[in-house]
Amino acid sequence: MGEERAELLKGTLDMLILKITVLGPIHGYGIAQRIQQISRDFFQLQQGSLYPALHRLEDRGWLKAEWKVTETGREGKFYSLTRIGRKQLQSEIENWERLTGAVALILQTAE
Amino acid sequence: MGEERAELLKGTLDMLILKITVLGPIHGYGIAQRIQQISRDFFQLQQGSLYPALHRLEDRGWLKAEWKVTETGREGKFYSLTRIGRKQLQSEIENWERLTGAVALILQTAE
DNA sequence: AGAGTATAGGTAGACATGCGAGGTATATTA
DNA sequence: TAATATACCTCGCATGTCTACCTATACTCT
Repeated sequence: MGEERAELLKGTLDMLILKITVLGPIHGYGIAQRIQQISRDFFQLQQGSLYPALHRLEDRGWLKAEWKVTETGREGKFYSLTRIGRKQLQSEIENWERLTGAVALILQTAE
Repeated sequence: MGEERAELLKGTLDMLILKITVLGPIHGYGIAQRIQQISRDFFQLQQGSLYPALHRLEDRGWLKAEWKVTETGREGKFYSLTRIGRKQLQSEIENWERLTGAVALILQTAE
């Protein structure tokens, strides 16, 4: 049994997904794989987190979806970043950086 | 209207509170002030977040509470870190660092 | 032919947590 | 005496992730 649990911080998933789609249209399953690979298996994105998140991002107009055939010959829903999705991503990254900076200030206080 | 919103990431509040209590016993209201000061006003901790979190941390045995009189002459509930609270804090900090590291890997991917 | 695995999509319900809005009370200051 | 800061609290909501479950297709192995 793995004693490691890779729960992600609530609020970061959208940013990660949007960031992955910057690289070009990609289907949901592929997004999960990419996130896992790039994070060196730290994040193991569950499908119950992934798909609701994708629908949420699509509803908000940050991603648009299109059915295509994958390299493996199956149907896949390919997501690509919209213009406002790109702005949203930039905004989320800025917020993330300010936020981790503020957390760092607190964690750096000497004992 | 302020366009700045200082919502914190869900999951970080416990860590921040525990970290503040490392410096010595402190009451809830003071914790909120410290967090705000140290983060240079970035975090403005709401009381509806603060007090439930303190009760949660006490229930889990990470903090213990004691009523005392504050410097201003009022009754205050002073929280101090327990032994397992200190271990919990270390564990949360490690997790935070691994997590932000993994996020950084994804954000660093070139466009 | 059949079983198992990887790929690809999805939903429903539980759960945790932070927030907004409201409340109480005391001490200090104007 | 009114306002403000200090100090505590609770309730209900919104959000978001997870677990568990479901469907279907393509490929590989037996």
